Amino acid sequence: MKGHQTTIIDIANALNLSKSTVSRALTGHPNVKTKTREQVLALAAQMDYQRNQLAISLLTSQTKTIGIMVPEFLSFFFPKVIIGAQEVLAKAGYNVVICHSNESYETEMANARGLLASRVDGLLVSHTKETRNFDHFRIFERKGIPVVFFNRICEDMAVSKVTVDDYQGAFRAVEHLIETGKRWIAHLAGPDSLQNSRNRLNGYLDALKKHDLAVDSSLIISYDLTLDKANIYVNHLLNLPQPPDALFAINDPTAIEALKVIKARGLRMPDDIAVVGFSDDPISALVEPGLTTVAQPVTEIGEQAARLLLSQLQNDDDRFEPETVVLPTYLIIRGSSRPS
Amino acid sequence: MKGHQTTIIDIANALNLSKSTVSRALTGHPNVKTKTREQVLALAAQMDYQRNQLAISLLTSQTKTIGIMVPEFLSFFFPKVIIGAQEVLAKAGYNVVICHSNESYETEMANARGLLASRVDGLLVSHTKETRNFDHFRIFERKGIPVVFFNRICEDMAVSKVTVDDYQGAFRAVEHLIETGKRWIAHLAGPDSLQNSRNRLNGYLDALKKHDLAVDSSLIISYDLTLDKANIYVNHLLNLPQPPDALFAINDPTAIEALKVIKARGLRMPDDIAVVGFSDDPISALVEPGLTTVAQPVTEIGEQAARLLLSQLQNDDDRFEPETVVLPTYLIIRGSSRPS
DNA sequence: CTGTTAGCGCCTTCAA
DNA sequence: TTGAAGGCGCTAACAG
Repeated sequence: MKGHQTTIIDIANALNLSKSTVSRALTGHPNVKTKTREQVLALAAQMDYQRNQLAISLLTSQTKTIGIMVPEFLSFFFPKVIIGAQEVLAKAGYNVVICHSNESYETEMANARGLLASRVDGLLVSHTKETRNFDHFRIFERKGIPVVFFNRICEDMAVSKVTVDDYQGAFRAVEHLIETGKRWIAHLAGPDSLQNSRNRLNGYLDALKKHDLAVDSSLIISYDLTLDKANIYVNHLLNLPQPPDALFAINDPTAIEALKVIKARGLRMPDDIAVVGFSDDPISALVEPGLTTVAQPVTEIGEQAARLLLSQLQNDDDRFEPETVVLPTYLIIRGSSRPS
Repeated sequence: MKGHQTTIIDIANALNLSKSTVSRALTGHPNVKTKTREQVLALAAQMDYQRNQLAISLLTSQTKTIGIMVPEFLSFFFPKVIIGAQEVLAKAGYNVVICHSNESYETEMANARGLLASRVDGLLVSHTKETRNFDHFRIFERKGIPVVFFNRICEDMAVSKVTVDDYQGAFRAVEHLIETGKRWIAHLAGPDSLQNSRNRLNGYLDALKKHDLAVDSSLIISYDLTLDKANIYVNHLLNLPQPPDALFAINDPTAIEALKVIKARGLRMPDDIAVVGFSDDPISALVEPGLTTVAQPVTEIGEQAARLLLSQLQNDDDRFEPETVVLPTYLIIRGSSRPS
């Protein structure tokens, strides 16, 4: 029962027309007799005709679909970015295809290969934490397929990028902790491979420096973002001879893992230890105490990235200038750090 | 700078071969001189050659990609299902394309049209809450493209389906509330268009009946799953002359919204009112009190759906028998209902 | 207004 | 071992 897909030829034969006429009728070309068009349209509907996008794409070498590559989508962040991007792209007549690498460099490369093979018109990318070699994205560049990075960006590629001001967000978060009287602030950092985790680390360091606080390397732990590790490191920090009086975490899941450990130990927040996260995950407002966090305009990241891609898609011949958009962050203070 | 994509003809010309030979060398056909093959392979790599999947698909009329359609992916559920499906599909050599309808029937139809046009080999679907007409999926069926429904299924289509035992899960949840002494149990139900919300409602009703408790229609509210509505309805229930002593919510986000309202009113859980959700969203373990919930094997839903699709994809000629898999659920008791 | 022709990039007979 | 030719489904000239 392998269904034969009806083609314009089937319709043409049935109506004793040439396939060109059928094609014209279907695409709304003006030069077709009204009656002919009606006949074609009627039969097409009746036969479940669907234009084969594959053939059209082969012909026009544009697929009208954009690929979005994300490293994970279990936390709210990437789904929300995608929703923003999808909205803008849909308005411009593009379909969206999402590929999920699960933080695996291998899968990311496979996905890139797949998207290249299926000839997407453009690419929105946030790479995995394992990705250090970007050749699989450079191929797109070389073929003239626009690529826009967001959130996790590749500094070495001359393409458009959308990020938030990670440095400033981190700086503000740590300064806030200092203002509430904290002096021995730990930082659970992300992997060094991610530019945003480096920026957040720098924000942390500079905030300390600005307020003449010593930087103690034993208080800075860089880790791979897997939550069981977070648990171990938080425990490690709390077991230190002089445990930190505050913790700035690379992201909200990490911070929430810290909350769990802290509560399990019967410590009080923020008196014994204050905690700040990054992203304003919806969970942050739900946990107890509420989590202080650096919010970022998530949907807007997707929208901006989509717009940059679109503008690049439009201006074909003109010389293209890569653009970098940096969106602002702002601190949301909740119970985990608000002085009582 | 519109990049010309290198084709086998480019390689053929450069090497003074015919495109057939190049094709054979590239696909690993045995009848090619080793030296020729090496030359072709070397040049292909050097020229960034990528086979055009479009052309191949046009030829073989199979794209080796599966479309997955989900109504939303902000909560953990659908992403996790997708991860499960993707794993199984990837092992079988299929790429995955995700389409997100944002609970919009229009978008769902547009996505279906897109996937049909790009000739996916199969479809995994969970429809929107607005979907009452399934013609856009029937077209796939008629064309011999296998469709498998999961989570939100269409009863009227004779295709494979994967669900969990919603009825039993709901029944067990409500019975648990009764066992802890609750007698006046409200149900915040989902829209009637969703089969699983109907099943959960039935489980609720039958549990009451089994224990000879009256069913009071004022305690049953069916709503559209938008959280601000949940807030309104929970307040409404608590303002009743005789407010409920327990609430069974259609899903965890709803239940958590209820927790917020209940806590804001200074009511105690579970003494004043107990709450049970559905799905075991990771947030459920983090809120205070912890949320009692009906857990379901989320990843397995995706895996099973993928397997059903694959088996259908494999047996081409044979008569196909649609299969329905119902996965078990189990109750996780936490503070929101555990008697103190 | 409609038909004919020529490809888009690739694989697959069929010949040589 | 290689080349030539045909065709997947469609659109876009170019003729009538």
